[in-house]
Amino acid sequence: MIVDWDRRLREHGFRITPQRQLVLEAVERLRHGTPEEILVEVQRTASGVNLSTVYRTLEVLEDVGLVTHAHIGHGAPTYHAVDEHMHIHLVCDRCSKVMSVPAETAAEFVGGLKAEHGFVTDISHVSIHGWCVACIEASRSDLDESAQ
Amino acid sequence: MIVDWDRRLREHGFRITPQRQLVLEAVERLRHGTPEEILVEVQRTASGVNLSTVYRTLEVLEDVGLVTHAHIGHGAPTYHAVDEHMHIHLVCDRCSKVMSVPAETAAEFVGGLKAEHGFVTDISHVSIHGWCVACIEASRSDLDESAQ
DNA sequence: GTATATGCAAAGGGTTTGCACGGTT
DNA sequence: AACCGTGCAAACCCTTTGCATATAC
Repeated sequence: MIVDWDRRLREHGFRITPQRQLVLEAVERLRHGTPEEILVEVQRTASGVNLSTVYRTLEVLEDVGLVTHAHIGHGAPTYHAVDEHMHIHLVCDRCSKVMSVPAETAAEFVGGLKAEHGFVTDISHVSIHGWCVACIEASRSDLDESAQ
Repeated sequence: MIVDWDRRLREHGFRITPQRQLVLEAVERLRHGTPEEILVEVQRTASGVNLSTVYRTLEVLEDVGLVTHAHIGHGAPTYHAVDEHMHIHLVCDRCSKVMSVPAETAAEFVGGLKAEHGFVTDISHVSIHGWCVACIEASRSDLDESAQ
């Protein structure tokens, strides 16, 4: 469990509730989870918890900096606990597989955005779309029209 | 209008219809548009066109490489015509403003992903989240806890 | 003429909201 | 005791789908 998770909530004027603890624990256990998946995980120990509570709780936890989310694919967002290593999601638009690479991979890019545009990137929120190695090779037999 | 737009459709086995032409024109006119916004634009000249046709048409146009979309914010995706300069969206998570920067800004980053992970990035599909200059400065008076 | 595209309406995910009740402070 | 948080159900937005009709080829 993240140290001081309860203090962080209290400091921002939020209360400590079983649901908030359960949701945070669930997010940590699943390393990536949609609200729905988090609900299922929470319900393994507390079947009464409601989906809308999960949504509201995730919002609160994000507010106080205990979790973040990223938009992978077109569907529901994925939540993480913040103490995990910062990472970027590479989403394959062909096979939908997701791989994680360390946030530092983007250090120079992020530095450039800051220097040239004053834009401070929230790198863990980013999902990069494209094609993974496997799909690139699989499509070699087909047409030959992908570069960059 | 994109040159050979009709040929590109035909080559992929699609038919040329007024709706497809209208949607493509609308996407070009609005430089960024959600399906809903595109519908409104199309309906300025053809009020009978239906939302589901816009969705289906955008999918076809994307298939043949005439448009792309990116996920800005949490809501509907934004579509572009492909002949515009490739660009990346910087989305401010505080004021929701979106700025575009040339795709080349990410050239090194994208090159690294290719070299290290074999991942071929679709850069125009990417949205980078963070805080814009204005919001960074506006929050200077508040707490001081953002870096990277 | 035949297969594809369209319009319409209904269904489907994912998310938010109003309200009364229950729990934390 | 006061207020915040929760469960429940309904509403909401965005998108997809089934089907009959219309249209491009």
